[in-house]
Amino acid sequence: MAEDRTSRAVVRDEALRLFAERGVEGVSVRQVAAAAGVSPGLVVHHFGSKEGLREEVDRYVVAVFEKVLKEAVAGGSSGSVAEAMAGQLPEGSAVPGYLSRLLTADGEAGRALFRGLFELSRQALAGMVESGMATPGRDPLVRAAFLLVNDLAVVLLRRRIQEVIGVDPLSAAGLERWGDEVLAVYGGGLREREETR
Amino acid sequence: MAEDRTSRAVVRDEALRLFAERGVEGVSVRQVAAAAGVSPGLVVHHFGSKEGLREEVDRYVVAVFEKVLKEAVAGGSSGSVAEAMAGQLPEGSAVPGYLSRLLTADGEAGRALFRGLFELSRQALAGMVESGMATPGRDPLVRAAFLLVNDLAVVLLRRRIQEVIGVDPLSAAGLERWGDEVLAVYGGGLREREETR
DNA sequence: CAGCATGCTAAACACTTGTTCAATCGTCGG
DNA sequence: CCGACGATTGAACAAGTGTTTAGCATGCTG
Repeated sequence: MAEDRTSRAVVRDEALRLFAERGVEGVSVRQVAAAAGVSPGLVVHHFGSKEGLREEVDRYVVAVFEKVLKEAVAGGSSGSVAEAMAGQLPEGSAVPGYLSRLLTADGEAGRALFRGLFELSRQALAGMVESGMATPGRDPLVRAAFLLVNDLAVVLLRRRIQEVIGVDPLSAAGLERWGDEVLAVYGGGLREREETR
Repeated sequence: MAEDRTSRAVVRDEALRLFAERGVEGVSVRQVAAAAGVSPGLVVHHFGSKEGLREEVDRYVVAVFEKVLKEAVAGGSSGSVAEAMAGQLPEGSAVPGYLSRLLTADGEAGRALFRGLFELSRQALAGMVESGMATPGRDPLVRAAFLLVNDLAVVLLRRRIQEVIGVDPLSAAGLERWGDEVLAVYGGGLREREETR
């Protein structure tokens, strides 16, 4: 069967997968080339350097993620980043893993991404305040940040969470269990006795 | 002034600092040796290999962290990991950064650490339930995991949070602002109108 | 057809990597 | 004093790194 993607795209996708798995420093240009079935020289020919490849993957992942976010909002889901990723991305996608690295390592791409997400979080909180679903809190900036990082924590610690509760929190089943609990706590705090189903 | 730590400890501490900063793969044995003011050969002499050094740093960081946790509990703070670290560790310590890598990368040390923290979180939740401060929720495992990862998110995304709210959430000032908001949400949910100071 | 850009490879480059080894230094027990 | 032993170094090693270069097809354009 014929390869329909350009080999440039194949290299980019394999780099994305490997970088997400072992980190950029942990993967050599030769390993990316081998995974993509091309020569090391071609990688440099297309992207200028390993750093150039990393930047392209950064841009690509951010673009995919923003598209995913936009479509999730349009599709009328809740404002959860985790839910958007789980719903829109194919199973086994390397995008969540790559985003984790982007957000925790330093670098301009991750910084800008987080800043944008924070703005979205602020707007989401403002919207909830307007519709009476929430209070701005004593410190609205911190409240918006709190909501954002709690959401992102599920992505960053996905594997660890799966190890202890037994289900991938970014799967459909996991997201439902997780979302129920989040809704309960955000709705009425830890003390509230929830109605029995 | 005389160097009182053994050079083995100096190497370990510099490795800890550099590994936390740039990742294990991003730091060479020679760089660790240079930072510690010794020869590359000595690093191997003491730790067997770079991998041996990493394992030693893993063990050391976990030991420091568990001591910090224990003392924070004894000191009667809340059950927050973030608060314990901020209170007990010297300013500028590389331990939080190293722990972030330990928890997000895979590896046995991080897995075991998270598992242990999860057990503590379950016990803490159980204690709160017993004293009437919380409900087990419909899904107590998920609730315990939710509380844990929200706590850890502050450590993992520390720098990013600082960038958007302007204060290090692991500093004294930052912890107070953050803790207030957490307490409010956990206490009564997002909707509750908090008393005006 | 000639010519030229494009996608691609194989080989080689200089350099860095983790690790080994023989040789020194310093200190301490007999 | 002296032998031994741990700490330490400098030099060397093979292997792997990112990158460069020359060349080879292939296909499009004049």
